[in-house]
Amino acid sequence: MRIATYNINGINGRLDTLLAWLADTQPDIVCLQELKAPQAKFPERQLKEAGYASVWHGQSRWNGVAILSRDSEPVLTRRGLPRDSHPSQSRYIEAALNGLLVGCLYAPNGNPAPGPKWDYKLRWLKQFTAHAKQLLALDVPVILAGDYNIIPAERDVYNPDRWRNDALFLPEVRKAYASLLKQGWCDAIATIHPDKPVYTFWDYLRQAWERNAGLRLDHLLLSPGLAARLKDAGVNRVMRGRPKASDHAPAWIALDIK
DNA sequence: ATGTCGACGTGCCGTCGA
Repeated sequence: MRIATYNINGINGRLDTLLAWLADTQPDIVCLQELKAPQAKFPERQLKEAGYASVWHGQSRWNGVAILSRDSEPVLTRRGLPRDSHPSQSRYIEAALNGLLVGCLYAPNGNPAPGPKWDYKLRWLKQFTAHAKQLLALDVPVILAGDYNIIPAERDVYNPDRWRNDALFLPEVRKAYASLLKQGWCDAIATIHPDKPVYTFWDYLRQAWERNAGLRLDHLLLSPGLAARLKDAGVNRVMRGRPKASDHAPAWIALDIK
């Protein structure tokens, strides 16, 4: 079984790109972020014709998350985090499918720091971490995939000093990520690629893609039972090089599950 | 500070968030 996460940065503006990627790679489960589409403008029909059933949490202009499934209908278990301080921001959706519980997240960017957006990011990560702990306590296979807007470590950024004071890399968010892993989650990409940098994002600015000035922001965290079934992981870098690409590339894992 | 995207409504450019 293959599971991917992709910050699409506008699902309607990039629908052809998304459909071509789905046809090429045929993931079983897909988590999408930054739909930038209101609930009613999600392309449910086109995805269905491509073989994918969807649940989604839309929002006009910003944010928005979705879970797609190739072989089954996802059963929605949650939209939004418990005790969400900004419930109008669509940043979390969760569904049961194929015997898994899948959480798809789009964490706040948090810039500029300090400021209200930074405060919101820390609050959101705290709520997310509390929810993650509850999911682990269920003792079922869980995957938490999405755009965490966190650079976990120095090796996950082309030039750490350039990002030292950025909300993606400040010590508080790295600590939040470390505390998540400490609960028992497995960072799939870091586990399969412990040494080399594996970027998932290249800024549109300053020719970041051409310089390979990348960041690792998109993560797939596995509960312990699933981690034991992790076979492979990677990033579809080619997607970032295409015309009109999202600034993120899809990240994927392969699990030894039928 | 830089300067590039997509989406939307203040509509076919200006503004916002990233």
